[in-house]
Amino acid sequence: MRDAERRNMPLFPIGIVTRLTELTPRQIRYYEKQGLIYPARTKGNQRLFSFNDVDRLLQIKSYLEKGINIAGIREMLKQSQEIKEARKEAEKAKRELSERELRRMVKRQLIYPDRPGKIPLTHGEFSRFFRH
DNA sequence: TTTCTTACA
DNA sequence: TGTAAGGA
Repeated sequence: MRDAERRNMPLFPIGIVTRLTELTPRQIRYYEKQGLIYPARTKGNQRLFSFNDVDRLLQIKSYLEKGINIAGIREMLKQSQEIKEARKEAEKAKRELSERELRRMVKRQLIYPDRPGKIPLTHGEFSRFFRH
């Protein structure tokens, strides 16, 4: 199991979260209503919070203590989310680039194999198998 | 027992 | 934001 999955597992009922964050259930429910968090629900409609939810609540709490209002916090969380996604995109682009580089390397290797006795393919022959 | 929603002296 | 009511 990956770390990201582990951190997003719905695990804690609100009572545990109140002790973890020292926020009241009232506050936690209010922040949810304000769109700051979105905990999962059980079949019985009870909230279940993940590690990420708890971290987010702690983040919200610290912002509140610094005098930032709900609207401001919503913006900050939204922006940090956007930054997160932008980073993800950048990583993806980077991986795709190395995929291309890898393909080029494989091409060269196939066209000019070091293996003795192997007859090199011409670029034209090779290209018929690797076009993109 | 715990949590849920709604509503307000 | 606290708290009461009434149900799950």
